[in-house]
This record gives sequence, C-alpha cells and structure tokens, in this order.
Amino acid sequence: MRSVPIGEAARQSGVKVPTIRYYEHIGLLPAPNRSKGNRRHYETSDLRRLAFIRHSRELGFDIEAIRTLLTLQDNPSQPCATADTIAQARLADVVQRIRSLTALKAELELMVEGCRHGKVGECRVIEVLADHSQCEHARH
Amino acid sequence: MRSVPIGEAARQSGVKVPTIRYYEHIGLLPAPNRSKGNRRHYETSDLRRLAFIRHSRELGFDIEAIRTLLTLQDNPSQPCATADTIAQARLADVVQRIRSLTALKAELELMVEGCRHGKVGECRVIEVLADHSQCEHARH
DNA sequence: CTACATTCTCTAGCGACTAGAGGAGCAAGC
DNA sequence: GCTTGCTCCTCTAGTCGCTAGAGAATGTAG
Repeated sequence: MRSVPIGEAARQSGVKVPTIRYYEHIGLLPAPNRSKGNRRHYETSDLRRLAFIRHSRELGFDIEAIRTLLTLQDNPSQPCATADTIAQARLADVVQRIRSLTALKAELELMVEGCRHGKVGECRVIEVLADHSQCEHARH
Repeated sequence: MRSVPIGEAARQSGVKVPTIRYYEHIGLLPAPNRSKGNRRHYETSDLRRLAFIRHSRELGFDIEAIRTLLTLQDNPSQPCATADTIAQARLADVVQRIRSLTALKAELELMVEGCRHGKVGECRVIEVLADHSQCEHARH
C-alpha cells in the first residue's frame, strides 16, 4: 500500500490539491485509481510525474511544452532533439525577458530618483509616464 | 476638428483598437463623443491619456496602479508620495523578477549544455526536470 | 456518536486582453 | 446610382494557469 490520497500527494509534491485535479482534468496527469469512497489514490509513479510537472512549471515551461516533455520522458529511446529545442527556446525567452526587465529597471530607477516628493504637478514619475520621449535608455 | 476615429487613435497611440474599447469598458479611458453614425471620436486629451496608459503598461504597471496614477495626474496639486510608492513597488518587483530569472537562466543553461543530443533516456534536460535535486544553483 | 478534516464535483472568477460573429457606416471608383 | 472594400459597431466567448467557493459525501480521532 504505497498509494496516497490527494492531500498527501499535494504535500509531497508541493502542488496544491485543486491544481492536481486541474492537471488531471487537462490530461497532464493520468486519472488515478479511486478508493471505495471515490477518492483519488496516487502511486509513486504519479508522484514522480507530478514532481516533473512542478519542476518544469517552476522553470517557466508552459503546459503544452510540459505535455511534450512528458511524452518524451515516456519514450526514452527517442532522440532528445525536441527536448533540447524546447529548453533552448525557454532559455532564449528568459534571456530576452531579463534584457527587457533590466532596461525597465533603469527606467524606473530614473523615475524614482527624480521624484522630489513634492506635488504631483512636478512629479517626475507622472511626468515620465506621460511623456515616453523622456525615456532615453530603454526602447520599450 | 482635431478629433480622430478609433483606428487612427490606435495608430497614434500604439494601443490596439479592441484594447482601447476595453479600456473604456473598464473605466480607464472616458467614453468619447460619438459621430452621427455612432463612431467614437477622440480628442487630443484622450490621446494623451492613452499614451500615458500605454507607457505605464509597457513599464509593467497593472491596471489598478494605472487607475491610481491617472487620478493623481488629474489632481496635480496633491502630494506625489503615492505615485512614488507605486513606482518603487514596481521597481522592487522588477528587481526580484530579474533575480529569479537569472537563477533560472543558469539552470536552463546547465540543462542545455548537458544535453549530448542522444536518446531521451540519457538526456540531461529530461533528467534534471525529473529530479529537482540536480539543481544546485537555484533554489526555486 | 460527534466533531472535524479531507475529499468530491461543479461552476465561476482572476488579469488583461484577443478573437470572432454579424451587422452598419462610409469613401472611392464605375 | 451601385458596388467594393475598409473601418467601425456591439456582443459573447476564449486565452492561460490556475484559484475560490458552494454544497455534499467520506474518513478519522476521541
């Protein structure tokens, strides 16, 4: 008997109970066996799958990517080019995001530093928001 | 006659037509005058407001924050502490996001570099996703 | 047996749009 | 006039990845 109810699965995996049910609903996690009282019971393999999903979500992969990655995991003899491509796409996305957030950070810092804590009428924050051309550093 | 139809307003502001209507719907942009044929016509002041909204969105402020910022802009004699607070909160958020994305980037780079382009069964990408403990750098 | 926790299903909501249906208005060319 | 084709109108529903809540049933500890 190493099957656990959903609450325990949630505790062990760090995925919330409704989220586990949601993953089942969208077909990311197979429907587990049920007890007499119609309650889900998860096996070790389910918990592993759940951990895989959680980790992938933490790394920012979207559900469709995870679906593909799980299919790949289920077929270990296939070439892994697809997995590599997905991971690289995610990496490229992260790099791009860091770039634009860094530009944003510079802009926000200028805004906040320029604020003299007086009236709104002279506030640099409001002024810059109203006039994009005052942003010289970031072309967002 | 310097009022323009919604398509032109979209072109000038860089905000898409349905989005402009959406902003009106949620009360972020005042409902403009209509032509005989029931078409929206925007004045310069509307276009300025739209530019303010767009720029704020680009900087990642959420709608509620923008609502507050617009109210502040409409009352220039008030102290600007609120504007400053909102901008600082946004800055803190951006800094935090950059931090976690940078950790993610390191993790993804390790994954991608480790991939030997062989079979899925030996793929480092899949392996790391399945086993969080192989992530040593980021505690995500 | 009684509390209480846990689980069940189902529907609706979040933010910030986006897409599409189905129709009306309008300007230019014939 | 008339047609073509663009813009615009309103409305509803969908996107993503959950999250919240209602209302009922099941399981467990004392």
